[in-house]
Amino acid sequence: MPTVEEAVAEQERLRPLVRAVADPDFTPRFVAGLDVAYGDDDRVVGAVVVLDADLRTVDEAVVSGVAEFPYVSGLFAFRELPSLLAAVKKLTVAPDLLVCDGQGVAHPRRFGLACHLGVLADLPSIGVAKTPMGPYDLPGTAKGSCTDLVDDGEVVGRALRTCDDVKPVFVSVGHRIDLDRACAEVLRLCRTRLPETTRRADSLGRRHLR
DNA sequence: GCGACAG
DNA sequence: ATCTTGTCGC
Repeated sequence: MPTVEEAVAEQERLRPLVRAVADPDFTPRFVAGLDVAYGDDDRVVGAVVVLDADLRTVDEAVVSGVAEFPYVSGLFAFRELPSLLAAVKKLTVAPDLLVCDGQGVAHPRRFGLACHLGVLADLPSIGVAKTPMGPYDLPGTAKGSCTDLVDDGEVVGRALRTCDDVKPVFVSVGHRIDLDRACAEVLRLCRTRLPETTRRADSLGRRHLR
């Protein structure tokens, strides 16, 4: 495993590969949700589910292992990426979009987990975080309301209300997609505060912990 | 020195 | 992340 310094250098090296634009023909049919569940003593289970246009689960994969990197804010990917990438590779149904549990470019070095996963898997990806990494303005209370996440004068994501009167989620581009499409996908996937993709990946991971 | 800090 | 059931409300 890399040291903290090496991990930061790796992020800077890969960051230029991020594309915040979708392919002209981008129309996701199969969307994947990814999450990692934690057990005792650094045991981890990377879980991924694939949903079709009707939000039916059409594929699942899990990979259990041991966390090789500590939790360090800003270097989250080095903890969760190995098991998640391995799980994605086990899928039978190829996803058109990865929905990650964490930040994309809304990150101090513009290279959160969603970017890292998108670049390494060479797939469109978005980050949906439950907590922002910086300050933000609260959006209106209606589903679909949003405010821009601004960092250093740049719009890096959006605080998005996914249901009426629930706490917003924090959406940012991971790779090969734009922010408008990213938010539209999140809204399409939400029946409750969090996208169905992450909810199902979360329960799949927990289930596999035993 | 104290608090914050994706999961 | 995790420790944790039922319960009140829409």
